[in-house]
Formats: sequence, structure tokens, C-alpha cells
Amino acid sequence: MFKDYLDKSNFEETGFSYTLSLISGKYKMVILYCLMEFEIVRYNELKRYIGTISHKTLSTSLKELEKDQLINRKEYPQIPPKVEYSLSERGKSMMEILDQLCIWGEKNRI
Amino acid sequence: MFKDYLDKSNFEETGFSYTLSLISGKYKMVILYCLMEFEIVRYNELKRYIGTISHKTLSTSLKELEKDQLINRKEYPQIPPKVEYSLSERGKSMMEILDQLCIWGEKNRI
DNA sequence: CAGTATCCACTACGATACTG
DNA sequence: CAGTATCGTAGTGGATACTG
Repeated sequence: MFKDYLDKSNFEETGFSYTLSLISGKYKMVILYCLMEFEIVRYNELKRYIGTISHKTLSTSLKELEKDQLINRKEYPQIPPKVEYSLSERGKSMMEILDQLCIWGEKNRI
Repeated sequence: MFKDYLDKSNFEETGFSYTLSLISGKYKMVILYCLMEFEIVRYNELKRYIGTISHKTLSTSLKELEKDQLINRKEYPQIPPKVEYSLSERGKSMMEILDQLCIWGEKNRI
């Protein structure tokens, strides 16, 4: 799979680079991780859970994750507003792969 | 594995975060990838192959990859200098996992 | 050949205030 | 509650020149 890079002579076009681009950013993986654990989470719950994240970063990260179809956003038209975030099926399938990285990291930490 | 995060309440401490930290940076994966394909590569070969990378980035990336023991650096004491880089066994084992991400990316590109 | 050193530019992110 | 807008900062990478 990696050797596709050679043929294309452009790393940006590989599936690997594409996958990484989906999770780049300081908090995207943390967000995905929270959604995996809690399944359905509201905006402020997420903010409280992660703690150190700013509104701006949480907001833009969620928008990008939604655009990349890794998460679902469900908005309830009511006052006060209520929005629930959850992993999409696509997001879940990616998380399965990423879990392997976690295992490697645990085993191979120096 | 991911749920270790919950127990630790600190994403930075997870194996996942650790693994990502090893490959963070614009070109580290590209370098690792080149070493996987060509096996033994000299500094300027690497530079020529990657093309867009600057000396500074290539130099610091190689140093960090070496420090993290993902690559080997072999220096021949001669004039002009000759240095060969290659994947370590540890590096190879990580690349096997990362290849999965490549496959996912190819299958799931939108 | 295999790097360092220096300076500059860009962007990601944080803090804070404001809004429907 | 669930965001957006604005401003400021810090770290990452690029261009270029220099060296053993």
C-alpha cells in the first residue's frame, strides 16, 4: 500500500496521508475518543470533559470532523439549544484501525 | 486500549498519543516511507527524493527519528562524508501498523 | 557531502467577549 | 446552551548562506 506513493510520486495523494489529515489537530483524536466512550455527547459536555480545549478549537474541530463525515451532529430546534454529537459508522471504522496504534504505543514506549 | 485514556484522564499519556508524537511533523512519515522503500539511503538522496523538504526540516526530522530509535544512522569517517539512513526493527514494526491506516484511507476516501 | 545557523512567514491555538 | 468574532501568541517549517 505504501508503495503507491512511489508510483504517484506524491505523498499527499496516498491513503495514509489522507487518513492522517482527518485526525490532524491537537484535539481531534481526543474528541473522537470521547465520542467513542460516551457515544452521545452535547457540546458543553465535550468542552467540560476535555477541559483544556478552547471554544474556538472545539468549534472548528467539530465542524471539520462533521465535514469529513466522521461524526454526526444532531440539532434539536428548541430554546435553549441542544446539540448532540456522536461517531458515524465511518468514524467508528477508523477508530478500530487507530486502536492498533494505541496498542503499538503501549508496547513500544521507550 | 483507548479506554486507558479514561482511567488516566490524560490523553497525552496514552499509547496512541505517544505513537502519534513519534510521527508528528510535516515530513516524518514521508522520510520513514522512503526508508521503507529504498532501505538504505544517503542524506542527499533523501533530500532529492522528497524534493520540497528544506535542509532544516530534513535535518531535525532525522535527528528526532534517530533519537526515537525508529531509524539507524551509519556514518562513514571519510572525506567527503557519507552517511546512510535505514529503518530500525522498531521502525519497521511501526510501519506495519501504519500501513493499515493507508489501506483505510484508500478505501474510505471521500 | 552532510549538515548548521539565521532570519522570516504562516498558521494553529488560546483567551476573551459577544449573540441568537 | 451552543456557538461566533476578534486579537494575540508560540511553535513549525521555508529560504538562504555558511562550514568541516
